[in-house]
Amino acid sequence: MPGKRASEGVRRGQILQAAFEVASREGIGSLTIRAVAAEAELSHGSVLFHFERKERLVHELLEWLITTTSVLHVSEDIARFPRALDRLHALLQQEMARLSHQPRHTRLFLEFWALGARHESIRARISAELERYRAAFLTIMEELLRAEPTAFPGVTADGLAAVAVSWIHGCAVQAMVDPEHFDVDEYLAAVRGMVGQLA
Amino acid sequence: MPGKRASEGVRRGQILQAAFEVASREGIGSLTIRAVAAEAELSHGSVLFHFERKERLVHELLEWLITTTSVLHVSEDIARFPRALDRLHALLQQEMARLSHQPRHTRLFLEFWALGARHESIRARISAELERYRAAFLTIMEELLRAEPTAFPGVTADGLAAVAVSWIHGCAVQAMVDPEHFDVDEYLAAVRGMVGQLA
DNA sequence: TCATATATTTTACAAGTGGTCAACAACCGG
DNA sequence: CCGGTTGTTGACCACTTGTAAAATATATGA
Repeated sequence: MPGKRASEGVRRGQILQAAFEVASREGIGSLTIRAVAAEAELSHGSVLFHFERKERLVHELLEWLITTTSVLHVSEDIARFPRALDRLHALLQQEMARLSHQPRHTRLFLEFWALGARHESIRARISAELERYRAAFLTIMEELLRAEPTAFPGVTADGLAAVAVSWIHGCAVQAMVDPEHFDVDEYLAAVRGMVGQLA
Repeated sequence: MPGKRASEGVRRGQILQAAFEVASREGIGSLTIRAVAAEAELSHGSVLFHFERKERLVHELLEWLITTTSVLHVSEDIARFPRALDRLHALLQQEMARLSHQPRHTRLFLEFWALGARHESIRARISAELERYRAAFLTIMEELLRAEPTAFPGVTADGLAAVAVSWIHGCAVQAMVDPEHFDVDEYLAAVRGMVGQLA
């Protein structure tokens, strides 16, 4: 016997939320139409009614994940810093904190990225997002080089941006591998001493 | 009609190699008994004869991956450097180069790590391996702090080791996301300038 | 040579998959 | 009140999966 109806938009939201719940709890590999339906307390037929094919559901889940995960937003507090170096510092700190506070989102994003190795469309979407991320850092790095031209001999803004992104990636992995010992401030202090000394 | 026989050890090696081929090409999620059997040109019954359950095959593949991927070996060339700082530098360079030259192994290792989120035994094995990795860096970092006590104010060897490991993780991800623009030397130069300046 | 152990293939099966479809219930404009 | 649109369900299908068992081939040694 059919249950109560719900409007198109609402139902889709519920289903996507359920899909996120299942995928982050049991992995993308265990993301099945029926598991999502059970999580949303619907029949699997209903899920397929709103997302015609499973592929569609997976893609919309990725889209949901990208928009839900608030990435690299330069807040007013950060923009107020007069020195570009301080803005970069604050931004790195913010992103590290975000990743370590949204471990499920980050982990799922990494799983999507692994999936992208075999699915062209997913790879393209993730590449675009990472590029967007890199571009945001690039702007700051260009300001940085303009403000202090002598501080970074022989280093391009592109190179700096790439390092910043990979730096965030490393922190993301580390924060999930060993969340108890992940401390943002100690992290920055350690790397400051370490790499600043490399000959 | 049954094919030619092979001795226990040889067959197991062939099957593990085939399993790696399948898993790195199509992902752990697509690693099925039958796919491995097809890759090894055997019947799926034969695969199950040598590895009783699929779980067993997956675990042995992880073990194979860990031993095959030559991780963090301090070669004689590196050990010859008199300064600990130079040894660290050479080691970082070596590990970055290794990761970017064994992308399939690294990618598969990351997939196993994601799988570890839901499988206790896999998580334990990977944690142990990462701990071993960290411990190897820790030794070098302790030497470093002993050799140059004033260079790293308020930073512990543990903190430095954690950063080194996460640094390698970041490079691993970056090398796979954007392999064309991944240059080890430029990378070190950029981070040297960037983080050395952070206030 | 021939019985026995070992390796391999084949077949069988239950559970679960994505997807289709017909029946049915709720809503809404008339 | 009616009729059509929109959700919802459950039965069903073809297929894949892991696993077990039977059937068959190969090696080995007495």
